[in-house]
Amino acid sequence: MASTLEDVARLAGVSRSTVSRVVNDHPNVRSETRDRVRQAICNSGYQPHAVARSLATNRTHIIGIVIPEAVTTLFDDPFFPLLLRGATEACNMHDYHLMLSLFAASADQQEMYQHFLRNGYLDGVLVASAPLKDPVVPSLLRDHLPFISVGRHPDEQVHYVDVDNIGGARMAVEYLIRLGHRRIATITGPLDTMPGQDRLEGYRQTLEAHRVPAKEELIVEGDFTENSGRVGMQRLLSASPSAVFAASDVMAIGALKTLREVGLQVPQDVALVGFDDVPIASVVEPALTTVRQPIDRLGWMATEVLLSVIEDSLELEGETPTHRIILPTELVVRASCSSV
Amino acid sequence: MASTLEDVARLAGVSRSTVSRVVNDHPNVRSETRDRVRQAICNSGYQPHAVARSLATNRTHIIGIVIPEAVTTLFDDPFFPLLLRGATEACNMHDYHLMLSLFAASADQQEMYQHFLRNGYLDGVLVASAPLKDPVVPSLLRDHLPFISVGRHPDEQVHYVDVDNIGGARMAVEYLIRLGHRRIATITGPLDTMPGQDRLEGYRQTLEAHRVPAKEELIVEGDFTENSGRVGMQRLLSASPSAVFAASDVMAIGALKTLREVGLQVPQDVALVGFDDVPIASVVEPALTTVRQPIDRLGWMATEVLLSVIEDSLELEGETPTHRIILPTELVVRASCSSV
DNA sequence: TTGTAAGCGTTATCAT
DNA sequence: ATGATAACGCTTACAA
Repeated sequence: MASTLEDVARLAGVSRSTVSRVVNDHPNVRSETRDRVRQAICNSGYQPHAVARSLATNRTHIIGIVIPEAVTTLFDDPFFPLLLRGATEACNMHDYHLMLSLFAASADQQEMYQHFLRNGYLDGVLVASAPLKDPVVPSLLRDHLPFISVGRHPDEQVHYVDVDNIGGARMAVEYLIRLGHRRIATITGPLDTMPGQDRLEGYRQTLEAHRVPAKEELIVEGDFTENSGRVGMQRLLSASPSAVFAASDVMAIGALKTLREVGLQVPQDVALVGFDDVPIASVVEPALTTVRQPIDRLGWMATEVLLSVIEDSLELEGETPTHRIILPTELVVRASCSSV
Repeated sequence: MASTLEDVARLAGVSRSTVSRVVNDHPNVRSETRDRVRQAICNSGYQPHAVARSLATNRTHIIGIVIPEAVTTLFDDPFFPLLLRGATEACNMHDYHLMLSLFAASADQQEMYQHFLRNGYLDGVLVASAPLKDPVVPSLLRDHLPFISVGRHPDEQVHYVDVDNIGGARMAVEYLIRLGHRRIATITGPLDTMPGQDRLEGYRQTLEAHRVPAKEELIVEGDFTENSGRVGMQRLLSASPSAVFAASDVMAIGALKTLREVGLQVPQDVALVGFDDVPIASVVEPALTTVRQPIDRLGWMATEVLLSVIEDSLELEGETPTHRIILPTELVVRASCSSV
């Protein structure tokens, strides 16, 4: 059915090496021959067989992207599609393909990882928002499979790209302080994740910079869900903050509902800032002031870096420096904060 | 580095055929030998080389999923992640991998298609929400690559899985009629897409079934975007409908904003029904009555059918019947409709 | 500049 | 039950 190098060679009256050279744009082939071969390729509708090529070159031009199911579950959040969009864009540019893997946090997760990561198809892997303790990173290091983490990672050897969570949180709290707030509370993300930690860190840094003592009763831990925003706000009530920085929009909306229930007005009684800038943020009443992150650029950048790491891993065996890239975030001012 | 069949064979003192048999669970191998080989496999940490295997078997266990960029752009809509979630779940169950492709509607789109579809890596393809006129379907038919369409397709030979758009629209309009409405308008989806057509068809069928004449001034075409909902509603205003069926939640929200601007109350002055049940639908004021579709099941089902089509394409060369599956939709009643 | 031939790591057919 | 051996379609020294 499908024609092979051999067929084309016969058609053009040359050897298959020559055809291979033409296909791969090798310089050393007479232009007359080249034309003849090109013609034959056209006539036969030849398409190189990627699998065979991979076997010979030991390169597939496929990268994997693994995303823990948990992230996918936040369907209010376009994080996932935006990330993929950026990643595919970069892949298209470099003639790479993207293999997708979502994992349910189940017992056989570990086995799945292995199955996916060492399936022999992958030139490299993009690991998105893995929890800090996730076994996938050590596993990849052990296998010497080129990979990059989307999200900061403490390990010295791990390449990563991330958005500036600390800076974003800083901007948010900074903004509240500029509005005159001093009793600023925060509902944090899960503190076993990097974004959770970083957004809290930004909060702390800003208070410190302005010599506002960080009171522990103004800090409650959430887990990025709406419900954790609700209960977080409930627990915060007794500390009567004048402003709340929620580490995610979804939690901010939870907090908003709690505030409404107890008859407090946003922004008049309590100012509210979120993080992420999900679509709902602009729809909710009042529209939410929040921190926007360039997710698609994150996916794009991560892929670009991964591909360069893959190239490097072929060229020089020596250790290349670890790539660590932080993309800027942006404060989006809407209606959920007023000055004190 | 990585060990091969050959290595294992040497370790176990057998030929590589035997090792291959053990790996593939062939029956004809003495259990003693089998154990010895198993041991050797363990010791060497052998992992079969998927690419080599594919070359030999002409099967990759990879399926592609192509999604036009347009769909991805609707980031308010978790269609895309939900579909992928269903698809990956099915893939995981059957030891298949999923290769992703998003396309910008650009000039080189056609070329990209080819690059992705005939790259030789794919055992089959899942085509999601391609526009009716999209060249990808004819292209796949020509190449004899097994594929399934997510979304109804008129071609006799095309396997598809879809949600019941007609039935969903019927339920919505039926509900409005039961509430006593007679002047029911609709803002349709783009009429060059199947969901656009089908949701309009459901609207028409229901009116007819209840002998309510379908007035053309009560029908305006939208394109699923919020803005088209806004302007659609504006044009509808002069026809003063008592109820509006918008073919998507996002358009319904656009319509809602228009109604608010002209001082009409939902549901008191105008009842409003959407379609999709996106997250925003339950957040908006008033919460939107809408039609829910089982997107993740859609992705799951489509994958299951595709895999069976792939199997069939190997077994019998004869034409198998075309698979056509419609998954039920569900009316979600919230606060945006009241009786007339 | 072009051709020959040896891999790449499997599977599968055929003897034994 | 096991072992040679020929594919699978391509790349890539090495020869010519």
